Amino acid sequence: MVKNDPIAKCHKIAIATDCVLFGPCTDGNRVLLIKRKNDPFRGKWALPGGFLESGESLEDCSRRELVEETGVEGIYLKQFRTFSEPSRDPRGRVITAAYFALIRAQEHGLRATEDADEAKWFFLHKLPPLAFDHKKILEEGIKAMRSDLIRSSTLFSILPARFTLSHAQDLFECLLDLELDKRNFRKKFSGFSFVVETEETLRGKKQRPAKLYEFDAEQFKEETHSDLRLVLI
Amino acid sequence: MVKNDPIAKCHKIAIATDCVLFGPCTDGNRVLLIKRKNDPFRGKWALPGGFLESGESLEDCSRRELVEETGVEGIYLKQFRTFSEPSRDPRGRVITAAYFALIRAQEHGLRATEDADEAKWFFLHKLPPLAFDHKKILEEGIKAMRSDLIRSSTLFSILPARFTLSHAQDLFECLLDLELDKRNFRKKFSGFSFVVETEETLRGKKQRPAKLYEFDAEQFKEETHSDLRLVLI
DNA sequence: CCAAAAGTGTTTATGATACACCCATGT
DNA sequence: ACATGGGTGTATCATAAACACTTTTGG
Repeated sequence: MVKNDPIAKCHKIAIATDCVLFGPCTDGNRVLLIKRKNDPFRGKWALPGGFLESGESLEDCSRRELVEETGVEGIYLKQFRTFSEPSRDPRGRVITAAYFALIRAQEHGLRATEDADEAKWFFLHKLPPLAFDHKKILEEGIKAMRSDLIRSSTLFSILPARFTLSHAQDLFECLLDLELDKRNFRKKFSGFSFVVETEETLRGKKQRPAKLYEFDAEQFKEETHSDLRLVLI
Repeated sequence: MVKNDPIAKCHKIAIATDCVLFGPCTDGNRVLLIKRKNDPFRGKWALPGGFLESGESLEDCSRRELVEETGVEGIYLKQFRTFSEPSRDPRGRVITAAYFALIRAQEHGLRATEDADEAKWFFLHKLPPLAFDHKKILEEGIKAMRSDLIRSSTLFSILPARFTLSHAQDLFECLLDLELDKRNFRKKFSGFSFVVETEETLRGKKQRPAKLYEFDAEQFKEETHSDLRLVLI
């Protein structure tokens, strides 16, 4: 146990997580960035993230950092890649596990905290220059999120428990940055066995009330054991 | 730079890589496992892998370990997830970045080395019990490999530079563990703009010679910028 | 001439796309 | 009555799936 102990001889490497946090909204999709308070890259925009603490998993870390830096919690969070270029951080060796996360549009309330001077939402096509290799991480995060979205039940995790077909379509279009035909979307989406109509309706201001639907997770599992096929488009 | 230096205060964490190495062959797909020489789990089968050395990236590490433990090099290698449960290694905190790799069937020659008593190919449906959390890693590796295979040009990276349609189909079927109709496969596959017929043929022992095809990587890039759709099935 | 793998086309079914109007409500 | 978003069906086109025999070579 003493000889050949990898922990004892481990190098000085810091482990971090970074998170690409998406805030889809009716006027477009946004990502959350924070302005760095400390060197290196002081004053530059960066992805929220931070260092792993002893005894916590990467996912715990990612979730914790997000809360600390933005006040956001309880959302869909998924690891997509670990970045390890030896030169990616000027302070020394830092390996970062990258996550993407999705939050509901209404929860955009943010707080600035100890770790971040400022946290701000940026439209995906109006991004500022980023610190470290965060541009690359962000780009890969977008791809990972979209790829996940169309093949899994991610969409339902950020829809409310009961949603209208328009909710679903708006969110889907926003995250993928595309437009879909209303009739075709509704036909296909409501046709899924795991999208179930309820008796309830949602009454808008001055418009026809919309039927509310629910997601049936059990049904989804049964239908998608193959996992080789696209689910939503 | 001194205050708040994450490298200085980094915890004792070892970073490793593990690799799910696939060796597809006409009689079925296999994965490479090594028998552990040291504790913990001495004598148990495990994925090839090892600890990150100073100054190397995770990919370098994964590639190096594979050569050291199996003698195999120069193959398709892709990171798919990092495992970080605090209790996953009884020696202490070890975070591992998992890769999958694919090699050409003819290169199955292996060597046993310093690090591994024995390296052996196992059919995917006849796996022994594995050390650590390697069962989970392997399962996720299979999924990641298959998901990658049908959406990217991975297949071409393990086909020879010139291949017959039957080569391609056999390999594809083996990796995905399914059977496809010959005519439909050939129609679709040879119809891709990035699969180009050559003048050359391959002469078998006592059979009709087969046309050889090549992969056109440039063409592939042009055709698949959307990257939302399945490519091969 | 036999064995072995290469090669080939058509029909059917299914899913994708394109497209425009009426409906129910609140003000 | 009107403004707002909710809701619906059909025709066309493209792709997927099913299916069996002939061809070319080496031995």
